[in-house]
Amino acid sequence: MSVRVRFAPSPTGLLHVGALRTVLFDFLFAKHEGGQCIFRIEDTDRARYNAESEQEFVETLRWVGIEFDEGPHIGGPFGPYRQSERKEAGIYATYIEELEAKGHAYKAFDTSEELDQMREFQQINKQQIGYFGGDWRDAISSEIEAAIAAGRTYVIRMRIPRDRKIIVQDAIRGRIEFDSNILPDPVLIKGDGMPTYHFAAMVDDHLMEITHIFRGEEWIPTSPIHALLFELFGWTAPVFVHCPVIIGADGKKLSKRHGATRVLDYMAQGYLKFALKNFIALIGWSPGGDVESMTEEELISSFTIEGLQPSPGRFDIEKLNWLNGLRIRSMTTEAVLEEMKGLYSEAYTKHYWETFVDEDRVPNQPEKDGKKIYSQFENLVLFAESNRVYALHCIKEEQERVTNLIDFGAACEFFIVDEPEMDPKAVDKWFGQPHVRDLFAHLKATCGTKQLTIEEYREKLVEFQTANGIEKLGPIVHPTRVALTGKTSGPGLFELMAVLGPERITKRVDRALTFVK
RNA sequence: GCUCCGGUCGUCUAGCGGUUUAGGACAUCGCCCUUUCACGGCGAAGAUCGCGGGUUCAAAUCCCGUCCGGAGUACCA
Repeated sequence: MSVRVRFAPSPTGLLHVGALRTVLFDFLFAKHEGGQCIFRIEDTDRARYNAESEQEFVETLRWVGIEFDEGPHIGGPFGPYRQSERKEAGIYATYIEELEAKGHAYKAFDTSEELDQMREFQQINKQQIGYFGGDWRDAISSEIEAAIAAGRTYVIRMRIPRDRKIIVQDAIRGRIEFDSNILPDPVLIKGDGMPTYHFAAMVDDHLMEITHIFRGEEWIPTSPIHALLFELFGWTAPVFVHCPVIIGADGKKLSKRHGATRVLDYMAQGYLKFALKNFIALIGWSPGGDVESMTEEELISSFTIEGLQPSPGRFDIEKLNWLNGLRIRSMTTEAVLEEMKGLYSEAYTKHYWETFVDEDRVPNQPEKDGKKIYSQFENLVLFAESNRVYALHCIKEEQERVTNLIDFGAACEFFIVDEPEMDPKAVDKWFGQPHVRDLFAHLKATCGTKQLTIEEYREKLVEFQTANGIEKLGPIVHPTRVALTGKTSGPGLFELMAVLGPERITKRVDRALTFVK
């Protein structure tokens, strides 16, 4: 039988990195096994339902490049793929009836006040907390009929068999054993007629012929309910794969405090989807050897459940940065430009940066200005529209020293702007030397007339150096760099001069002269 | 409280009873490259494998206990 996995989020909010990791595993596993990946919406909770959420999922998954074989947005032979729609179609009703008829489920008419009281009583008396039968598990039919006749609302609970072991086979951890006596009778159908996760997800997984359930480890405690459901229905259970959680750098559950948790935020920050996926896959999974930087194909071909780790993993942004930089450096400059254009075309990028607040700024570093970062990036992309060849040269020079797509904006700014910002410290440090005026004159005369090669630019500067008896090239190179770029760091001087060309060099040297005291 | 899960360098991990003086990667530090910042190369430091017992000729690897961390304990998923 072919492998079928599903990603079944509840549309209550944004798509976070933890959920991305789960889909990624679904996706990689399905691809590796040549199976199908199904997308299903678990919208059985009316109170927490968020209409925009499904769109967020679809959009994020589209960006990240995870495609499904079936789902609400593309259809498929096992539809509908939204549980609310499946409920309307009467799918759950027939199965709950079957369970009731077999005696594995029963109606319970307790009010929420009664349940609260019950828990309070249990707590005070140090009893096992939970619904283990109450008044209804063993109620006689006349009582039930009377309650129905009285119009009382009810839930349908599962009648957990007592005094036995329930075994759950977890693909990562192996056999997990539970005592059925500590399992309260879970609600299967709520008072509003909606199924709970326990019921809907398992019925759907069976109906959709799901073979492996990848989900977070927070589901382990309720997994005996799920395993039991399959048993009581007489269905063969899928393999449960409980993935460890992703935690923040401080060891706590990943939350907004740790910076971005929303996947789209990483896109907006200029991370490449391939690097993100590579990185995310490595949290809780390992191919077994020493390889870390992998292409998508390598990820797919080496993905196995055996490589999954049982312990929680931390989200280490430094490693993501490394992977991202590595990926950027490995791409052709044309491909980098394409990625930047793609990022620019995403509406969320602008929104992210314009509302950006630098919450965890690095000490001794200026606060990050989101609007400025975005406008520098935008300028570059727009500039590239009309000056593609020149822009490509600029990007190529910065490709070695940038970690994010968005960083190209600030890094390349001096290339494309007429009057780059002059770093006052740099000016102070290098423009005070006695030879700078002569140097700038020499620069204009030798480098400002026609396009030279990288080596020729070097020769011109060396020429000045020997003529003036200066020992090292540094005192020549540094002022020139500041004059041309306004900064003390950046690409190789001669390479950068070759990109700028004579006209820009002349203009910039002229302007630099106004800074010389 | 109860139940379940987890525990190898700061971090991600390799390891599946002997080839282990526990390997790799990120981060850190140093050196080299070099006109700067990076990149790249080389190297250093960093884990008595949570702790304590046991099994065994031999344990990070198997068993038991213990501690710590986490999750669940909803008509949420």
